[in-house]
Amino acid sequence: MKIYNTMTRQKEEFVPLHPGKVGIYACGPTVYNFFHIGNARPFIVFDVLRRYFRHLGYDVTFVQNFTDIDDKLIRRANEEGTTVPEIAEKYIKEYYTDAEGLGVEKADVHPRATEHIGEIITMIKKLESKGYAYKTDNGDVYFDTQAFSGYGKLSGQNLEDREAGARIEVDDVKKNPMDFALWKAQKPGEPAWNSPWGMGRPGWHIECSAMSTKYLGDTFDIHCGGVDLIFPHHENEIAQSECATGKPFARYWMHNGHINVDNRKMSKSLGNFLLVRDISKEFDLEVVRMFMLSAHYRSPINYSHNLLVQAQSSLERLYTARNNAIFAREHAKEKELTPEETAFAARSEQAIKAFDAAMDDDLNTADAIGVIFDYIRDMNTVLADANDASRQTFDTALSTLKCMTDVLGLLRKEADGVPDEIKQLVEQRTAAKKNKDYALADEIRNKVLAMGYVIEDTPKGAKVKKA
RNA sequence: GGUGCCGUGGCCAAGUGGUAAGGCAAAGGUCUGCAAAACCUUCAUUCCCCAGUUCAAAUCUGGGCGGCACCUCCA
Repeated sequence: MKIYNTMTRQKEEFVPLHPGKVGIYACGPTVYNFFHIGNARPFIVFDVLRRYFRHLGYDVTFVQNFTDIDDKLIRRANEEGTTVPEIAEKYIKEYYTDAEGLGVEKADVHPRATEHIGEIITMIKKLESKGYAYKTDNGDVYFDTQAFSGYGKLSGQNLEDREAGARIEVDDVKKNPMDFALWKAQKPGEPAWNSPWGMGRPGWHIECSAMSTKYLGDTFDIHCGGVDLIFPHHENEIAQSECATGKPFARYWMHNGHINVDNRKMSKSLGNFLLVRDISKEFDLEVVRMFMLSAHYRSPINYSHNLLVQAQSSLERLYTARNNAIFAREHAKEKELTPEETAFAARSEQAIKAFDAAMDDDLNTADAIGVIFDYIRDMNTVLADANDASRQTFDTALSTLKCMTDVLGLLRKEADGVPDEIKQLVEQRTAAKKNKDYALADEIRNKVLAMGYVIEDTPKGAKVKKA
């Protein structure tokens, strides 16, 4: 599989550090609020990455942190008149709710910063003893960017150009404007932990270095996150980790593009922050997943209500195809395959190959979805033409479809069972139709519709599904 | 000022040298008691513009126009 590596700015063949295994670290949310549509993209995209590696037979270890101590949490706790741990607990719970709706699986490990203060302190001490960190008079500890010659290798920006930009605040406690905090001295009223430098809390970047190396090793396979994290967050992680361990850090860096809303960047000033929780009031969140995966993960995409409606229609086409195949399968019998069916089985294998080829190309989900649509057209045609196709053929169709949609995390919802009450009404309608009492038949159909179910006639009898 | 990305039909989007996938929307048709779904047909002689390289360019090079992102602990 080929992965676009931000470090080298090109697609590279993925070669795991340990054969058959892959370790992935994804920067997770700062849990001070419900997450927004922009946060959702990396969760979905890298969930697909994980699923695809599994599909390829890898043993995957997926780690995604929760940043549960930082300025935003402190501010939020003050606003709500509660504590930082309570805010964190609340929004971690809400994270799981929305992630579940989006079809994002739980990580193998969801480490929290506050549960790794010991590891963080150990790493900072190591940096200090090696001369990469210095303490200031007020009790802050900073990373000395001048001491690390590799600083800037991920973002491709050198220190001189950056300074010329003059957009960096002057902070005279630091030796260099680029230096960043590893440890922040406690301010009145803030949560703090004891450390060799006094009471305080970790800087933002150090937690990811400490937790990723703890769970995945000093050197691991893939580190991912949003493009905005390239600088400074990931650049800083590299500096901290490589200086502390003396070994290379992540081998591949993957970054997803941003989401604009109605062609504008989401920002607090524009007030166009879209929470996933709010979208879920109107759309099934699987629609959001479909929407995200219909474009390549590195491209910036635009969000609009209309695009979600389009994604919803696309998703429905997939569900309908699957439901029709399930219905047909129930009415099919085991028997010898016709030459047409054998050919279809061969095309099914080809479809998975084409799907994999698309995914192999740096997770080209848009192309992969195209393969799925091509396949369901084929499937639907077989369904329509071969009205006596064997049960095995429908099994082939359904398992092929499932194989592909599972990788994307789509079509997760199983068809619901139909209540007996509805089934009886459907039978009554069938009887009415047989007597050519169409008025009664339509009346029953409307009644069933009002109860939330749709009746569709097929050559094999009436089919019922939830509206 | 530095770094990087993008511009493909009404909407979305794949395609990075070999003659424009797919989805949504729209129109017509087949099937159906009617419907729904499905299927068939139509829907970019053309990929922002100009010049160049090449037998061949949406794809490479140069220039222009337009949009966007990061350089601010924002995914």
